[in-house]
Amino acid sequence: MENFDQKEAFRQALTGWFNAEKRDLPWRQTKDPYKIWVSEVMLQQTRVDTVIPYYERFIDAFPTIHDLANAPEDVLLKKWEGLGYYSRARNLQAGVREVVEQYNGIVPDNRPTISSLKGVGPYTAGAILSIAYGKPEHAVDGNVMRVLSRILLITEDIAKPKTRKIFEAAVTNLIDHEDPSSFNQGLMELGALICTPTSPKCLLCPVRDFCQAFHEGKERALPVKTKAKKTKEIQFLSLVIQNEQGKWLMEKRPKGGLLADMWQFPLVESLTDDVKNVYGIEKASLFLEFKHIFSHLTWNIKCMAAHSTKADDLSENCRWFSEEEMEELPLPVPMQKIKNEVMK
DNA sequence: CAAACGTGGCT
DNA sequence: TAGCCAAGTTT
Repeated sequence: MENFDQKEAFRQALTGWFNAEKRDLPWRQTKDPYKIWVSEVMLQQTRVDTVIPYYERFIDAFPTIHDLANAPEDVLLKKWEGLGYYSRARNLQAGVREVVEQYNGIVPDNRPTISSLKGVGPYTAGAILSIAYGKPEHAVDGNVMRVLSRILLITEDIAKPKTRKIFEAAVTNLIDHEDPSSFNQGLMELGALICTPTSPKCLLCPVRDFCQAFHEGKERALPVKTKAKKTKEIQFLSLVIQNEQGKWLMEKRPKGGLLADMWQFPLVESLTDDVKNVYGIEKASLFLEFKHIFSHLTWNIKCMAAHSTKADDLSENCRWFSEEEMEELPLPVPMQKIKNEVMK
């Protein structure tokens, strides 16, 4: 794919296929940069099928950039509940507020400015610029690296951060200036539907004639990617504590780190006398035991139910919630599991 | 740069 | 089952 004619034929094959075969996804019915932005953030490390219902509920709740800018954080997080990577939601709102305050509500249309927004990295910047504004900017995600590693026989380890630059340069070289949106999305759609990780459907591929890996029978050996290491396991005891008014005790997690600043049923290492004193409980009974696997660690959770004689808040990061208030509280999935068991 | 950061589906 | 994977960003 050195000469102009080859590149042009590749672009035509890719964008032609994309426009004929693309899936009908909710965020493909708009060019509103705000809505494209929301979809791109939700799609980070998250499957299309998972995102669809979240996207629709989110846009219903916050139809414009101003609606999201004005939303209370707990309302925002309730819409994000269960999607994971909750800093994405907070960063998105921070970025949106910056656009409203600094740019009159207009999402920037150039890479340096849009990249300065919270939560907008090199991929998301390129995606918004190309899809919403039609700019010929690279948008390199995992799909693009897999697809291009095969087409161009690039054997660099895609797990290494610096490797992304190689693919960005490749896209910049190849991109269709007539339709950058279809080109970038076509690369990703191809990765999602045809050029899949384990069993690529090369016989259905619209660009197999351009694919060096297919030509050499090496498509299954690419991309090169070093293995992730195993997750560590941690044991916790979760305390489900109800007071005499029937309210539940919830605790705010630390500002940084895992599930930052999210509410949880108080989490301790074990049921010591000290713990009993702090929470005003005497006896507690085991009612649930489960495992929750995060990307880099595993929680083994034992859940014990207890009653407390205390009615006032027990500390700065603890509060009692009525059953109705519990419904409004955004909870991470392991805490939802406990809540569902308790409330049923 | 390596590691942290959620969750669910697939093999 | 255990591991890998999915439209990445931040620190």
